[in-house]
Amino acid sequence: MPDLTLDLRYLKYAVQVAEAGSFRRAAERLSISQSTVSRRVQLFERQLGFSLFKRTRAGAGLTPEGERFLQQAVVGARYLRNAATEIRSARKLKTGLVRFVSFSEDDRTI
Amino acid sequence: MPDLTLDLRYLKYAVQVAEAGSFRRAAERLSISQSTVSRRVQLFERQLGFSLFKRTRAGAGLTPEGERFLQQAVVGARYLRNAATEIRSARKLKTGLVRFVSFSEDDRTI
DNA sequence: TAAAAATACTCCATAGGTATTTTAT
DNA sequence: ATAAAATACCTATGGAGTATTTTTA
Repeated sequence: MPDLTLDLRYLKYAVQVAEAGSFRRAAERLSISQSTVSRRVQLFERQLGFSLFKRTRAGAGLTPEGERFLQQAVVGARYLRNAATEIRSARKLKTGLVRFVSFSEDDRTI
Repeated sequence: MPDLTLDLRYLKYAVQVAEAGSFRRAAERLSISQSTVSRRVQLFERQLGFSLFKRTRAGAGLTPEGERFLQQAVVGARYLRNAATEIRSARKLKTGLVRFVSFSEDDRTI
């Protein structure tokens, strides 16, 4: 089992590529260079052991595996982020208020 | 809301400190230097906005908030890792085999 | 052949190590 | 007084940018 110390920045880049449908447009959205997105996603794919995107003239589209992976990974990432924000809010509120957090499986917001 | 692009390496270090009960011993387990663990966990805490550990003469123990955070975060991290390994196994098997993955909430294995 | 992705090269940020100082009983 | 954590300092790794080349329909 490879010691996948998965970098969430890469996941974020990949999600943007998926949404934008292109590396170039994802770079714009993220306000970073196209080359960076390209390299980071490549390394990410290499680390994962499978391709997330198929590159075409028009841009980039998710492979079926990429589709499945991102869907699940995003849920994990969000869970992770909620772990932190939940505690931060709890400290600030310092009340017994219960916070309900819900999200659907195919919302890709991290 | 700070753009918490949470580094899973830091989480891994924090988990080791929690289990080892000391920064020094966590460093040993991880085969990295004590100073690195110390700095990374400090930065992690600063990024999170709350302390994970209380430092004592004998080592380090989780704060109540640290305890809650790690428990949840680890679940998210594992979910994330499963997303990848699941697809890798699926490719290798290339059969209709269903893989059941289960884990309890307080197992801290990442 | 034209828009997109990939690479070469460079620079800079930050992760990590060793040595030392500070802290907490 | 002493074992542990924190810091100062330096080095190494790898993330990011610009310019250019390579791909793909």
